[in-house]
Order: sequence, then C-alpha cells, then structure tokens
Amino acid sequence: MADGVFAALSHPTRRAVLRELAGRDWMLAGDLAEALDVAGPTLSGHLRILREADLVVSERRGTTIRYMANASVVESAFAAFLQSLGVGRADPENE
Amino acid sequence: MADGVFAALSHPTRRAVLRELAGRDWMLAGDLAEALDVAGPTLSGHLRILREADLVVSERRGTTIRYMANASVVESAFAAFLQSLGVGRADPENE
DNA sequence: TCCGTATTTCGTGAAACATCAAAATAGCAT
DNA sequence: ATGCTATTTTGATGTTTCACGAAATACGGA
Repeated sequence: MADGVFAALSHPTRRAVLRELAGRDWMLAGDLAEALDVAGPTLSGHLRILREADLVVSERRGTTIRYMANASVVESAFAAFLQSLGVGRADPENE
Repeated sequence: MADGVFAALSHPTRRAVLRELAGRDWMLAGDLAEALDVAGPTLSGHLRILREADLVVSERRGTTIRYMANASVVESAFAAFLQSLGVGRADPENE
C-alpha cells in the first residue's frame, strides 16, 4: 500500500509536482508541464504514477484536466513507515 | 540532499532493511541477508545505497561488518519534504 | 461535422537498476 | 604463509524506468 507511494516519491520531478501543487488548490496539467519544464507526455506519465499512488487527484474541466495534491496520503505513508521503524508517535490522535 | 534518501527508500528490500534494523542496535550483514532472504551480493548493494544516503552506519568488527539504522535521517528528510509541501508544522515548538 | 486545444497513449531508444554467481578483499587464527 | 569466514566488488543478464515525438483521444465551439 505504501509501496506505490515510495516508488512515486523516488523521482525528483514527481516530488516537484507535489511541491508545485502545494498551496494552490488546483493546477492544469499543461501549466504544470510548463512550470516544471518537461514535455507533456513526460509529465503525463509522472501524473499517472502519482494518481495511481493516490498522491494527486485529477478532474476534467472542459477540455483541460486539473490536478490537486493529496498531501494527507504522504503524511500517513510517512507516519506508517516511521511507526514501523519504532519512531512513530504512540498517539495518532492529535490536531 | 533528500534526493538520495527518497531513492534509497524506493526499494522494498531497502525499507525492509531499515525495519529489520529498527529496535536492535546493530546487526551483521550476513544475518540481515539471511533474515531478508536475499543473496549476499544483493544485500551488499542495497546496503551501499543506504550507506551513501546516510540511512545506515556500518562498522567493521573483526571479520564481520555490522550495521545500524539512522532513523533520524529518515525523520528529517520526511519533515523537510512535508514542510516543502506546506504540511509541516509552522511552529516546531509545540507537542 | 469539422476544427483547435489539451491531454494521454503508444512506440522506441537510452540509461539505470536488480539479481546472483564467481572472484576479489579483509581480517583473524594457526 | 596458509586457511577459513564474512563481506564486497565485478561481470553478465534480464528487467524496469525515463524521456520525447507522433499519433490517438476528449472536449467544446463554430
């Protein structure tokens, strides 16, 4: 379950996608490709991997497709892994 | 700086190494290979990647080499990435 | 329907990665 | 030095990943 998350996070461009998406609510695939300076097909592949890992959510808006990050998935994958390392917080109920 | 950490964490066997190392202080390379059921050379390669990412520390003890996990590196890499996502705690002085 | 824009899928070549056996290295003991 | 054990390096091989152009698909508008 966390397998896909860590695989997705292993590529610098995919981490950059998540950073680019952070803060703003949505961003168009084309704008992402331009901001990160990668070709459309290249970004599309990265977005597919991120989507399959549930790290981003996509939504078609007319002829465009917009993406939003799913930071909570990153958080819980990190928390689970740290916990398996014995580093996790004992009480998961804060916030 | 976190680049190597995320690349290292992308492989299931390398995450398993860190989990196996968690808790115990040190573990011999050979015992790790047996516990994880991978051939010696295979594990040695994974250990090299973990070492270069500073995720494990090695120390020669006579004819054996023992390894210890460096969980704090995982923690800080995760914290830094979450912060770059705007998810990090704004004030690190509450608990 | 036909056109234009946005995005994804397909195909391909290059580069990186993973595995393991065999050979090399390191240390300790005799 | 010789031998023994533990680990790493090397080399060969198969698999996966990455990047991008070209083609396909999806949508909305004229």
